[in-house]
Amino acid sequence: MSFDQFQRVAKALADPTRFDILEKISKEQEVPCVNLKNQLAVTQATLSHHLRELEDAELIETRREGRFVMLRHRPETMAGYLEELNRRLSKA
Amino acid sequence: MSFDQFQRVAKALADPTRFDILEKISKEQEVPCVNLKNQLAVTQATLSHHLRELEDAELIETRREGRFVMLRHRPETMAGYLEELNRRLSKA
DNA sequence: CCATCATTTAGACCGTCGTCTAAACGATAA
DNA sequence: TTATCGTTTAGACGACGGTCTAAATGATGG
Repeated sequence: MSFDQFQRVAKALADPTRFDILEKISKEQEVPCVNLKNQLAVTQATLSHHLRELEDAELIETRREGRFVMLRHRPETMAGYLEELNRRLSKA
Repeated sequence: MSFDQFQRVAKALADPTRFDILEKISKEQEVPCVNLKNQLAVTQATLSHHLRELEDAELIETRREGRFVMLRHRPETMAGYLEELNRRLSKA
């Protein structure tokens, strides 16, 4: 994992609202965007912005299903991030 | 680990300069602040600012030794953070 | 005590970013 | 095709935060 990618993930995790979104997505196989909207105290525009950042960080992927956008967690990116964290923050 | 603490750690890890500082500290048993200063492209004031954030997040601890401040990594906080990450980002 | 070295604090500057409103775009159903 | 629902984009605003300079504080040695 490149340092850029590493940093994008770190930043994506650092905002409470965005982390909340990621956490909700991770609980399901797939989440329709509109469901998320109803659970959050931010506007659709703000939600869309956070989803883009999560997607840029490759923490989620999105897929259009007719009028809906479906969201899926990408656990392999988190795994890569944790691995890199462990690698960098060890004495070796 | 409280969500506040969790968020402090996430934020502390999200800045490249600050992460670099943490990484350097983690490589040694103990690092004198003045050593760190010589390896970084920021002023002493900025370094001091970052060290405070790392200490608030409990990612490092500091100790005064005469005129010097010695820095130590606290791996147990990282471990707690990783655990919390895994707990929150899992389907269960 | 004074000079000097190490660190912190105060205060300012400025870019980044989370948020909003309003408007545009995409897709479907009638 | 038009009305409607879901989502994105554009643009603005305000707060936060990383950075600096300058001054203050801590600590030691001569």
